[in-house]
Amino acid sequence: MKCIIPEMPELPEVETISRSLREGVHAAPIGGMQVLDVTSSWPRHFSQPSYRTFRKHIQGRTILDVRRRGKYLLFPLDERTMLIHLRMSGDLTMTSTSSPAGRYDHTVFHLKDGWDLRFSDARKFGRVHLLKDPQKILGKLGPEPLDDEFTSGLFFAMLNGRNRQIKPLLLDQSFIAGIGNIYADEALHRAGIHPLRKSDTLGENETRALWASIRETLHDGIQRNGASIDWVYRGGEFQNDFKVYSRNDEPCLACSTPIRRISVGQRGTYFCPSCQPEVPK
DNA sequence: AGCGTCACCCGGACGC
DNA sequence: TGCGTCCGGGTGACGC
Repeated sequence: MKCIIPEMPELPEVETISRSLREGVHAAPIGGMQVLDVTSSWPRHFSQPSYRTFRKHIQGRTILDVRRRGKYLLFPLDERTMLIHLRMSGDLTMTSTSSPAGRYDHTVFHLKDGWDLRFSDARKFGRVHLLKDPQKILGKLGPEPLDDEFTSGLFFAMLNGRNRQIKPLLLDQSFIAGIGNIYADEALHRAGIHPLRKSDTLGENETRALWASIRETLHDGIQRNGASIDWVYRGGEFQNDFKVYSRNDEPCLACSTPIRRISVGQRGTYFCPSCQPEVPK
């Protein structure tokens, strides 16, 4: 593979990180861990409150659990909730204090019993929050695409209530939570829908196809990551399964038509002009 | 109000 | 080698 895909944590990657921290795959499970302190070489990781205040509040608190909502990791504490968004390049790992610091371990939570929760973030776009009411942030998110409540019928109503290009709409976290650029392109390809189609022009069959493809694509992502959880480089084998993403000019795996790259809503967008016609057949 | 566009933050990768 | 450009998630500004 000539092209190295940078890690871009979307729902499946965040889910994988959440599970591995909860289960303690190569380390102690995070539930019940006490935070002794936090140190950071990049205070701008702390969005609300500031690093100083955050540090004061976090010392001595206990992390009760870890969950995911959209692309956010939630850490309920014995008071307040910590939220972490990994943005472009973030990763969180439970690591023994004695193991050497990684190049991008900008923020480190020092836990009891010789454990660190390390926030590695090459591009420094990640953000940490601490709130009494996490709904202040999470309340803005759209539905979870893998939840039972997210039905094809609901999706149809959601799409019909809007008149937007389908691709940017899928990326809108207040519309639906957790989908990023890669999974949006893959889901649209799998459903045979052009990225510029207007949301309220999708028929019931197309909506059901897109609904199913979103869920399948996200499920597959979680499965693949689950399979590669033991890898040193998490997200490892992932790019091998892309059908369109980053495959400009390469033949579509379904029909051999060259994959095209266009810009949609300022985002690189890959699609098959034949499988995803602008005007539905 | 809803929609589309753009700039911003960063640094790795890549092209010239 | 070294410089310029691209890329992307989320947010906020702006114009229609």
